[in-house]
Parts: sequence; structure tokens; C-alpha cells
Amino acid sequence: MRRFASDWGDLMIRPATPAAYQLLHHGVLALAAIEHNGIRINLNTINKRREDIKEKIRDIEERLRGSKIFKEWQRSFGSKMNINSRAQLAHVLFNKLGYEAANKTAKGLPSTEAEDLERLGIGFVTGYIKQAKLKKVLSTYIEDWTVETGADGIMHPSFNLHLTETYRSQCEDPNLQNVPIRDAYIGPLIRSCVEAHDENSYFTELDFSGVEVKVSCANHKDPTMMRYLTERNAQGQLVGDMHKDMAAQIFMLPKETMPKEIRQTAKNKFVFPSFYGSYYHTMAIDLWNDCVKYKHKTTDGVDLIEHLKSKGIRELGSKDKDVKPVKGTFIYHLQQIEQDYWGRRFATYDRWKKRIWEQYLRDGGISTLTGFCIHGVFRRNQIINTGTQGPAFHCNLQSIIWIQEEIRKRKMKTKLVGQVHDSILASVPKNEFDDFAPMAKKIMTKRLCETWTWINVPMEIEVDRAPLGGSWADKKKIEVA
DNA sequence: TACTTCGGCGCC
DNA sequence: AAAGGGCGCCGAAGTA
Repeated sequence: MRRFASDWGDLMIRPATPAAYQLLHHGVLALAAIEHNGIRINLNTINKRREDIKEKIRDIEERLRGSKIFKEWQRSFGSKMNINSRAQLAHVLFNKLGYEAANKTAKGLPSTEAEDLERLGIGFVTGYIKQAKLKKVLSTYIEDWTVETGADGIMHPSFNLHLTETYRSQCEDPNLQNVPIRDAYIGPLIRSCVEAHDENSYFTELDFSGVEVKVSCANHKDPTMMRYLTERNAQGQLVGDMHKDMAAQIFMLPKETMPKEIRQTAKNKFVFPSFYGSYYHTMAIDLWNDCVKYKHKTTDGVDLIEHLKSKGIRELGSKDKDVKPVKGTFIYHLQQIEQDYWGRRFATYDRWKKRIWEQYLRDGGISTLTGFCIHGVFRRNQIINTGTQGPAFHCNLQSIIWIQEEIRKRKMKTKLVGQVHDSILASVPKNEFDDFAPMAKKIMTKRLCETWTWINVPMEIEVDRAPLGGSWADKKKIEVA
């Protein structure tokens, strides 16, 4: 059964101030308008995509059938063989063929998640993962959207404010908040099915930049982090880049010539996990795996792991988290980095984490910047994150409320059609765009900061727009005054 | 047949 | 001391 926040006896959605109540009240109404507007699916495109994907799956399966591993699978399971059963695959790989699982699941079974399987370096498995991913998007997006879309071509996802523990929103039937984008092949495949409401409107996305990090600053007020988000040069460019700085420190490279992919690895496998409460051991393994997976190279073309060796880091170190980190291993190195990160670089942030946790233990709850009570049984990492995640979303929600009000007041034909935590989706008629975009930008970057004076670093947004007749997949960044 | 749990995977 | 925050949906397999 789906778990609702309200299932926990003493935990409930609890606006603790009039402003928080108003935010929920007007938020629900604005989201109802979005739900009513709905989002347009191009039925021709989605039908084409269905056939393309099915054909691709058939092709891959055809190839798989010729493989030795497939035949072993057939021998083991006979008529019970089901290519969609990961448990069967695990049995074949790890029991019959003697491969060693790279990881275990929570219940101690061998992991069959894509990354762990791919690490085995088996051709069959690579193909298997490919078709499994395609089946996932076929059922979750193509097939489900087809069912959810009415004859008018409009789909109406539900947005709720009362089901999430952190006071974020939730979206269902279908969930519009997990539409593929990272995979360069699958993202456009699915997003190309989503369009503006008519051929004279732009499909538009308004996206807060780094809103969670910025809202976290309002909580901890760490001067170093605030400087990263505030200090600009004469051209208006931010001076510092914390992801690049961390990449430089972790991989012992000069930041001036930092390759983009290495910065990305530091951002996704160290900086963000650190915010969410991960620690050096897990992060070291993830960083190391990324280096292997993406074959990272320094600007001189040296393999990043070889480069680390030249700097005295011989190996990853023991994956057993109970083993004390040994000098000369990457895990030991990460332990040093982490100590510096929380002990020196973001020491104020670190002290806030301790303070908020102690406050929670003392009072049995905390209150958020937007006036909500977080009350109930939580783990430490939940307490540290919950006061940031909710208010960050509330920046988006308050913007939605005001933008929706302006649309009504100005009798515009623009329709808000969705919302993804820190971004707003709209279908904007051609002749309204030059009014709409600056109006929305002003609300999201100016009015919000003037009203919520706890915001202590500048807010920025990115505006992306698809050409007329284009789709969500065609969105391009544009400059808005 | 209907439901639950698990592992997996899509997003912020 | 513990060790990645928040969601929804899918299929397989087990259970009622």
C-alpha cells in the first residue's frame, strides 16, 4: 500500500502560521487549475514511438537469443523461463555460470541493478540492460500515457500537497515529475510526445537554478557557501564554482583546466551526496566507479585512476565499511577530504546540522522557513534535509500561485500545464510570450525575495522554450529580460 | 483473482 | 552513532 504522511499517528500536514495555511490553500487552487488545463500529448508521435521502441526491443532480443548465456537460461528454467525475471537472470549468472555479484540487495540477494550487472563486462548483459530499459519506458511512459490521455489529446496528472512528509508536492496518474531526460536517447524519445496546447503556442519551462542549495543557505547561513552563490566578476559571472573546486581537491587536478565530466562526477558523487548526508566510504566507491565507468582522463589524456596512482593513491581500499581506512587508498583520501569539507570549508553548515538535530531531539520537531511544523519520528539525515526540501519547493509553489493570478488578472490565454519541484511548465501563445516570460521571471527572482526576506542569496531562473510546433524535447534556453 | 512485497528505475 | 533526502510505477513472485 502507498504510505501517506498521515498514516503516522502523530505526523500530519500542519501549517503552523497563517502564511503557511494560505500557501497550502492557494497552492491547492493553483494546482487544481494546472490539473484542469492538463498537458498535451501528440498521439501520432506517441504511436510512432511505441512502434519504434517495440522494434528495437525485438531486435535486441533476437540477438540475445543467440547467446550462450541465453541458452543456459533456457536449460535452467525450461518453459518457466521469463526474460523479464531478474531473479532468474541472477540465478543463471551467479549460480550456474559462477560470476560474482558486484553488490547485494537490502535483503542480501545478489544485486541485478544495471550498474552492477554492467560491471561484469558481459556482452549479453549489456544487451539485456538495453532492452530492459526500453521495456521500462515503454510501459511506464508510452503505454501508460496512452491510457491516461483523453480523445482530446490532453492528459491530466494529479498534483497533491498533502501526501509528502517534507511538504513537497507529489504527482500521480501519471507522474509528470519523472519523465526521462538524462539518457540522451530515451529522453527525447519520450519528451517528443509532449507539446504545447496548440500550434500557435510555445511549450515553455521556467526553472529555478540551484534552489535547494540556495534555500539551505537560508537555514545554515554558511558564509563560504553564500559566497559561492553570490560573488560575481565585472561581467556578472559567478566567481567560484564549488563543484569544480571539489573536483580539483578530490582528483588533485588544477581547477583552471578541469574537464567538464570530472566536475560532473564530483558534483553528483560528492557534493550532492554530502548535502544529503552520505559519507566518505560510500562516496569514495561511487566516485571510483564513475572514473572506471566513464574512463575519465586528465587534460593531458592520462587515465584519472593512473593519475591518482602517480599522486600516491594506489587503490580504492576495502569495500567493507568496518575496515579502518588505510593510508594510500582512495577511501582514506576521501575521509581526509570529507574532514576538510565539513571541518573547514563549510564549518558553519556543519554546526547548523548539529544544532538542528539537537533541537529536534529536544523539542520533538522543527519548523520550516515557510511556517510548517515537521513533527514525528525522523532519522538525522531526514531532519537535516526536510527543512530545505519543503521550502525550496515552496518557492516554486508561491511563484505558481502568483503567476496563475497574473494570468487570470490579465485575461491571458497562457496555460500552466505542470510543475516539477523547481520548475514550471506552461503553454504560452505566441503573442503573449513577451509579456508572460518577463512577468514570470520577475515573480520568481524579485517578488519572491522581497516577500520571503529569509532568502539570503539571489534567485535566478532559466527559461527554456520549444519552437512553435515543437515538443518538450526541443526546448532551448532563451534570454528573458 | 486480488493483494503485498521486493527490486529496480525514472525524476528533482 | 550512523552513514543518500523526497517521490510513483512497473513486473515478478509470493500469499490470501
